[in-house]
Amino acid sequence: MLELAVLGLLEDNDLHGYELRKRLGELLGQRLSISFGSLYPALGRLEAAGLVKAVTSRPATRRPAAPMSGSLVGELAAFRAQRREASAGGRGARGKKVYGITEGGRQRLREMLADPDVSDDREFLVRVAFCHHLAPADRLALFQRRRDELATRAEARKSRAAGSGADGRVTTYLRSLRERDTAALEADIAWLDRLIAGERDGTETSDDTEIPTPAVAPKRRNRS
Amino acid sequence: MLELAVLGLLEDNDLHGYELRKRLGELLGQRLSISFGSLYPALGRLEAAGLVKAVTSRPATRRPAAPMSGSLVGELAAFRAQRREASAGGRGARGKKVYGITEGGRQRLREMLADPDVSDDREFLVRVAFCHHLAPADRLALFQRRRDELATRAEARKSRAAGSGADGRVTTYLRSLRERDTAALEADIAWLDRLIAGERDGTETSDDTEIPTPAVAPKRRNRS
DNA sequence: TGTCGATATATCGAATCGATATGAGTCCCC
DNA sequence: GGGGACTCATATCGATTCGATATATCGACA
Repeated sequence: MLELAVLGLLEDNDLHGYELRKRLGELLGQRLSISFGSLYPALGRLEAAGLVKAVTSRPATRRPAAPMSGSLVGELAAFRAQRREASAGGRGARGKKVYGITEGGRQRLREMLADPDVSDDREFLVRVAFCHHLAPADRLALFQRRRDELATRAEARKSRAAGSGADGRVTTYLRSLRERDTAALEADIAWLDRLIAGERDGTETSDDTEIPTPAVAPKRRNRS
Repeated sequence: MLELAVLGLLEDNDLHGYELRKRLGELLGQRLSISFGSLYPALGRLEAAGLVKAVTSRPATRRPAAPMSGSLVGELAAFRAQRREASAGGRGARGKKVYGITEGGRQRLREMLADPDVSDDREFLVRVAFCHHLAPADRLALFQRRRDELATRAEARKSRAAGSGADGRVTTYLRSLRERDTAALEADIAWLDRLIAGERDGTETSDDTEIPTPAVAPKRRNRS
């Protein structure tokens, strides 16, 4: 899960751990956010596997080129940072360690995105976040598989509710919990339906012509 | 988390692991269900701590007293099970190992329920499931703390969305993910509001007279 | 008879969590 | 110009949880 997320984020930008966590938190909401205790070891694993490497380049954060906003202090800090960077392996300002994706990492990312079975709950969300790398048909398939799975669960839920005539012993709170879960499930199904509808709209014609993930579109800039 | 859940479930019934998992899955939905790889070690810990112990008694499953529904096979199986039970420590039919809560376990349960800070997401749901053991005032406080926390998150979310004027770089999918999360958050807040309203209705008068968890109310039966 | 699917327990290695330590940079006020 | 509070940033530790897997029993059905 984490590896997919990290690779997906690094595909766009070189980033350091702290920033990775922030972005990930934004992707899938604070409730599902990951901890540093997972992230740093994961980065270590990825680096060891050669899917990612520490780069010295400037991290893609705010104001990459704002030459002088006053104070010499900042400049001095930058100088010190540079000196530090020279000595300690691949570290930028404020001790940052910026990672970039390698060619192997890109390949792995494509593999993971292509894999059809999504076990984890979080993983699905991460895949949605990066599904623009997928061919339209694959994307649609991803959404539909998920939708079916959730629908199955909702069905099972309903029949179970019907069958539990015996037991009794349901507090108001138990009932409330069940209602909440059902509502969440239905909301998610509706969400997927919207995504699926969006896919159909976007594709219109040009059906199943098997475009194998065109990687990077020409990408026009904002202004020349 | 798990320990709270297990103790809470055993407070009502003696149960074996498999059944515990099923009930827990029902409480907080399949998506948040726990795995056996967590459950059995947890049971072991609880047993080692003396909060729970393996009992030989009949598990509270379906048909506790349906003497003969045909087939001698069941009877034979029961006989064999009994023989097995005699030899292998505290095991019932089908290799089941039924657990019951101890006095220490009950005490610990009360402690855990009383603890005001809920870190985990799942934990909150578990606490709602067993909050009928709480004094009305504590219950209300629990709900309200949670509501406030979620409201804070929603707030943070909103302001972050406003502040990200720079960046750009939001795919349709990113936006969709954000919307989904926001909706889920709001749905949860609404749910809590309903719970809180329910509390207020239930209490009406008899405000803050500090009833310290009356344990078991007289509990009228359906029909004499 | 055998074999399939549900019930049931258990264990292993790996991933993840939550707490905590450490330290550099920034801000602000005295 | 120094000091305290706060954010940014990385890292590690022990404990929990996960997911996969192994094993065995039971009931049903052909």
